Amino acid sequence: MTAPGMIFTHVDCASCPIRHRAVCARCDADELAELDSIKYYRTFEAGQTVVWSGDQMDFVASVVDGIATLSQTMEDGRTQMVGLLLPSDFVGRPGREEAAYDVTATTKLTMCCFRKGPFEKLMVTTPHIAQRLLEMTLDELDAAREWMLLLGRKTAREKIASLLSIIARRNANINAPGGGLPGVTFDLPLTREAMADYLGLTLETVSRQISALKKDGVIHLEGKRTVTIPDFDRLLDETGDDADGGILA
Amino acid sequence: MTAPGMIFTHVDCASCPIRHRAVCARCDADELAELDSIKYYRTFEAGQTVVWSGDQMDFVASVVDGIATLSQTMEDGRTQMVGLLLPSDFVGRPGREEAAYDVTATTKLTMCCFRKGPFEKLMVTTPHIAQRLLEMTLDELDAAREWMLLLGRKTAREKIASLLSIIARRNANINAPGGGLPGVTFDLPLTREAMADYLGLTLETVSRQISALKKDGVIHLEGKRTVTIPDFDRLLDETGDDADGGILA
DNA sequence: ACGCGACTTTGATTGAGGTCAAAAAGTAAT
DNA sequence: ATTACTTTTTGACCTCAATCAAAGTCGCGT
Repeated sequence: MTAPGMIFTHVDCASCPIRHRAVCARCDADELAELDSIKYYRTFEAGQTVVWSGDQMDFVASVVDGIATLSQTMEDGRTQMVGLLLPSDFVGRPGREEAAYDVTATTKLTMCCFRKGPFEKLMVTTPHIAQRLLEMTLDELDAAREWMLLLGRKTAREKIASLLSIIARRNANINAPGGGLPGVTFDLPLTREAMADYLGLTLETVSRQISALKKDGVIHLEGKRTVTIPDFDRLLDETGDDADGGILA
Repeated sequence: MTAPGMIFTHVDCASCPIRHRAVCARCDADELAELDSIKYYRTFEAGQTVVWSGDQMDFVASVVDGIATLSQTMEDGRTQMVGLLLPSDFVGRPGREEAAYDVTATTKLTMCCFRKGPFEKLMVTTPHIAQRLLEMTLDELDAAREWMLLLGRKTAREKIASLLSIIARRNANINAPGGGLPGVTFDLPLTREAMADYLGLTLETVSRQISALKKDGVIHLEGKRTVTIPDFDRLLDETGDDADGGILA
């Protein structure tokens, strides 16, 4: 996952967008050293909570390895996932003291953290960090709005198909033609319940719709978590999106 | 709506966040002149479309007066509103050629536009514009995520109550106690259909839920568009949010 | 291998909100 | 005022997904 065109060869934080995209792209050794000095790694086990909504959060971070979720919970326990953090995604809001969402590791998770105070100072003195962060935030906003369309207007089947196609796009290994099943295979990094929380459904409905897609031959399952998509276009037809697959592509 | 602490007295674009929040806060006359030179105003009638998703969009802009909506449409016509632009809100994405959403004026609308090329150049040379834009984008992201919770998990009644409380907070005139009905009165700037598109409902359901809230005394209606909220806390109880009213407050 | 807990599937039933249809109220032009 | 059009309300019915319930699978530690 090394960024093309990267010049520093001693970079050890392979998925960190601050270094790769914002810093390394400009190749300023001083900045790199500054970032290094405020950087530290944290790891979490699957199921562990990184921060609770409302907690003090004295760092910003980017995901190096593993998957985390952002979610909001209502008083009565209804919860909605509002973001999925994959490697290279950024979390935390410069200028805000308290976490706005629950952040939970769904797999073993490694994050590259930056202490917030120093990071904010660095943002002021290093303009292209803010510019890179703006780009990333705009991408997230687009993704959130795409998700609003899904939550507000798609059927359960379309929601599942959309989620599968997004995970596939971000995670998939395309099988060499002729070796095993043709198509795209990947592991679902989420439980049925987490998928339900993401899609605004119940876990039973998720399970039913996955079964239905399997019965209809749109997907194949090995075990509960390993999915093969024999014909990606067929899956895309089920998403309700237009041909190009939407903003998240 | 003049920002407190603003120093320039000759500012004529009263609701423009780029000038008020990003530029005026730093008080740099040169920047102000530069922004002025790439700035122009456009007005639209209620119902007019500002841009269609996919169109070339050679400007960024902020809303000076009136209300606009951002929406996404599926092939088969299902549409979901993904943002509501009130005065001082920013629209347009630096670094992107094509509009990602349909932008529609729902009332008479005045926008303060900046040509995109020059604006982007200005962003590079004027760091705090990017920083201010980052702040605004992060706010929008929070709002979008709050809306994801609404779309995914709230009941129709809670959705209506949430929308009313948001519009009330942004638009309301608090009546002097003793004069007329106590409470908060405002005009709905949206048709039932637009509300439905925002809330992921049908217009019939919107109408029914508004009628129900009226019957239950949570709101009063004069005509179809003028709403009075006799007891704001009562309305908040109906939103499903916790007491402080959530992120959008 | 066994048992336990977590996760998943499937079935039966219910209900909130969608759909279709028609009437009522509001708005604007002649 | 009358007409024509748009917006809103209300009614009857239906459907999709939620809910309640039970059984089946998987993974893991002893």
